[in-house]
Amino acid sequence: MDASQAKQPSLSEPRTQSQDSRDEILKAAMGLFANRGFHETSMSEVAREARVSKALIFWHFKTKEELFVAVLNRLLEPYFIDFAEEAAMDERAQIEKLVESYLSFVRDNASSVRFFLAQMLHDQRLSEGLNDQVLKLYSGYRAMLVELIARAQQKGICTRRPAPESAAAFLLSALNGLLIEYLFMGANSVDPEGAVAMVGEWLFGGSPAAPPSENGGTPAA
Amino acid sequence: MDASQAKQPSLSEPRTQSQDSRDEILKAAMGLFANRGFHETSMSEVAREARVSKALIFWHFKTKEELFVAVLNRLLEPYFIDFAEEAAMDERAQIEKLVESYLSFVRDNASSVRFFLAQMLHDQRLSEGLNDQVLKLYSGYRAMLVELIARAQQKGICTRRPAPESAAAFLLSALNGLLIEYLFMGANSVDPEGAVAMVGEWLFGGSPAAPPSENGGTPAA
DNA sequence: GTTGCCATTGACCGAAAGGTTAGCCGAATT
DNA sequence: AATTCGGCTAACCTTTCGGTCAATGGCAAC
Repeated sequence: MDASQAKQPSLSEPRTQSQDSRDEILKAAMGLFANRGFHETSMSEVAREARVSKALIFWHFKTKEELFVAVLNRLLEPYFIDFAEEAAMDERAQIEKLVESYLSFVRDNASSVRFFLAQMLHDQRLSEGLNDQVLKLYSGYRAMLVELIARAQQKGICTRRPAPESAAAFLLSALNGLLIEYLFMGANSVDPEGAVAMVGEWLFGGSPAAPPSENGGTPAA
Repeated sequence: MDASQAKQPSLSEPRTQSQDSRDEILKAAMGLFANRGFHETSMSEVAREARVSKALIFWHFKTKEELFVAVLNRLLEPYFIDFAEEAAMDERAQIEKLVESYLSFVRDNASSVRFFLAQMLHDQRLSEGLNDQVLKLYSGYRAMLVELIARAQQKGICTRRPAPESAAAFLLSALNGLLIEYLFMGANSVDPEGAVAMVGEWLFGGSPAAPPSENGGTPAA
């Protein structure tokens, strides 16, 4: 009944018939909602797509909205970025890896990222839970960045003076900007490697080349 | 009839009764579409809001879609950033001014920016024209940035090595990131001055503080 | 076998959607 | 005075919407 608490068949539960149809419905609704939106998707369509009677949907989910948030939650499940915080790497490499993760994540989940973004922009009421969860993800990511940058600054690896919080915020903004650019312009316009390099160069000195300070800096004048 | 070609009363045209009602309808539709979206706004609502019969709307606009694109175009009209390219300023100041313009533009037009973004993300078909126009604006802005950065690099003011195009692209991404951060977190989380400072420091040396490179361009050491 | 519950359905409902139609009104043209 | 025509409306039409309900098949417990 409770949408936010979809029971997962933890251990060899016999997986009732009902769960099957529920899944079928969720799957169908997911597809339809994701690329047509909430208001443009009718329950009859969902029913047809799931090869189930419309009444059954209302047996599983009290209202259309309830179905929708169930779909949101299910879509959100795989949403986390695994920060393989390999201790072997220095802070710079870790930060670059983090940036890379973000970008490849966006690339891999482009369509649902797009959907979520549109949904959050459009219908704040319907997607409160979504908002919260995305925010949580987001601030987790930000926290990691802040800490990494702080460590880098302490170690003296990092040339940038601003507070780690500010640097992280700006960096995140840049990433989000790349995200929307990607959503609108497609893959060809955004190259992750370039972005990573740019970030590296920004936070630390010139990327593969000379150290940041006095002489090394500017090659071609 | 043609929505993209709304006749403006260029010179003291007597402003017929019909134009008045058309305007009233557009105004009402603008408000409703903007903060409820296309599919969640009904023609009856528009009619009520404009204090006009529903049939009249269909007399002015063949379909709901036509009304919508007319609204889009009208909303888009005031959309341009005036780049007061004051020759007196050096490139750094100009760039910073450009960044500032962008941010204050977003701040001033937050709600319709949000609407446009949601619309473009959600319903690409309905907003093709919108897409084009925004893209035009966008690439104009980018071009200005590219040129300014190029000039700054030639003059040696600018420490950054990457191609002006890359730098501008990254900078624009950062701005877009700030935009979406602003849309989601509200005004308190984004401070334009900080962003401008960060940009300045990124492209040129540390702004009021220690310069990273030699000694040339940057003032206070 | 019957009872009772779970899962499922087709038929149905009122409301509201986008859109149409026939006709009214008032001012200009003849 | 009669005609025309742009602006406008009430009433209507069709379709589809989210949602309900009475009824049913299957299946485990008794």
